[in-house]
Amino acid sequence: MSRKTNQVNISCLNCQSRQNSHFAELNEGELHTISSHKSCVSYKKGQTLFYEGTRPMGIFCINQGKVKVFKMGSNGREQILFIAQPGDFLGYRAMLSEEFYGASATVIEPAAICFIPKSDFVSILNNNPVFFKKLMKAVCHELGVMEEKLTQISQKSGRERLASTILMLKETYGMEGEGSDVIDIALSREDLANIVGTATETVIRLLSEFKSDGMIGLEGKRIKVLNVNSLAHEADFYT
Amino acid sequence: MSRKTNQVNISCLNCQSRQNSHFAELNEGELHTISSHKSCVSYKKGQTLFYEGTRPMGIFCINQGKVKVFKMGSNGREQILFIAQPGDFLGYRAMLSEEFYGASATVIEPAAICFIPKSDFVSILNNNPVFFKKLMKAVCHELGVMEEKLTQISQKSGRERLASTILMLKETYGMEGEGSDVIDIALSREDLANIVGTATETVIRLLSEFKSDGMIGLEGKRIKVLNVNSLAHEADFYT
DNA sequence: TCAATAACATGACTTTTATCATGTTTTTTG
DNA sequence: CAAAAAACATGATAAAAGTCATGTTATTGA
Repeated sequence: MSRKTNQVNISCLNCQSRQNSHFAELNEGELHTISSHKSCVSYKKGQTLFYEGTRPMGIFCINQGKVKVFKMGSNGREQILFIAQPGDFLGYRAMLSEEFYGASATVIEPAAICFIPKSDFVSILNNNPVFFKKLMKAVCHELGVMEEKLTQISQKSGRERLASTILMLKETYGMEGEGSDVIDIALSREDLANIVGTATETVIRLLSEFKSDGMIGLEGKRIKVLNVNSLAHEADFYT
Repeated sequence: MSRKTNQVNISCLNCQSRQNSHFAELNEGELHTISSHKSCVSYKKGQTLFYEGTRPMGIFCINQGKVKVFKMGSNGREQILFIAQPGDFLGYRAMLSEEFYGASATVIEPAAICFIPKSDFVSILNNNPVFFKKLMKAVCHELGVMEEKLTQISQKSGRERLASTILMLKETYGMEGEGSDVIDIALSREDLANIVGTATETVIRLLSEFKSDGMIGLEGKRIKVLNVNSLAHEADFYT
């Protein structure tokens, strides 16, 4: 871990990503307090923000880039729980439940990420009930999403899950411009497999099938969605 | 649904299950408010408290009995998310995220369950920050548990998951008395399969194997744990 | 730049798990 | 209590998915 991390200067007050963040609720004074206590760092692909099993000291707020949050299984394979984007908080779940991190977080696209010390974050929570409620609402929603994922991974085939993952990625990262539905995230086949919950080879094979069926196009790591309807059909049923 | 539901009279103030509940935090006044507004009903096995996709009107607090919380998959199979016991709250997750229920809840052992209207529950949340924080902590913990389950179901074999489920059930429902480690919950093979996330026949076969390997004993629906160590070994590795 | 490494791809094979069929036992209920 | 229904059990088979092997294509870094 001898890579250099570069300090960058980002103010919460004019942060582009704040609109998509839970911090959208805060007033100027609160934003100023956070801004003056946080530290912001730029990360390269592959750098890790925190490791499963360690103690949270604060929260990470993503300004730029993408981060995978994953648990390591005993077989050495990662299960990716979600991909965090600009505006997302990371690590607050473990902090609030006063537990060690239950997952690790690693940058998958070059990122700028701010770290807010626990004490500052907690004091805002204590003094701003509206913010606290919004966060509670978000955690409850997240729990519902996770329950849905659990059910899907338990009951659907790999084929169905890949189709539904591609549609989900399109919803989140799809660029509608110029008539092309290219998904704007460079996931390795392995990472994609670790989202879907299957072996890398299986995902590669399924992608080839989807391509030859005309449902998707493949341009390196970028996936282009060509037929939403048939993908949706694959995602729902399969026989 | 023409079964009769029977009103029963349970006061929060001398509720046996309150010690295991989030309501352990509340003061006498708050308990009295809840007590006077709630309604308590006894349920038979098979009765449903709420259905996935409907709107939550309050929370359920279990006084007696056991309830399975599950999502129905498109194949008609249930995925059981957890089994609620006396002291557990049900339905507060969807209420706080202001969404429809993401799962259904059905009684699996005769139960007495209180219903607290949304407005009363919310007003306590608003007036008691300590209670709110405890609940937040609990939801965050739940989210961590769900992420762990997701990883297990994605990465472990059915055999490993069944072994680990049996150990978990023993932790939660095990009676240590009289030298016998009988698990005190009457789960059908189907329900067990829907916890583990596998076909019913597969669970039946695996149970037979575990039995002939001397790891468990089977007395009807009751499972007796005979060898914790080898079960733990099955749960961790497998080859 | 080019060698080394990692990622991608595909075939062959094995293991795991689901599904279907059928019979037995247990539980429910009229 | 006895018939009906549900749950349990086991075998045979098929489908899904993992693993291993090997070759190709991209990427990375000295």
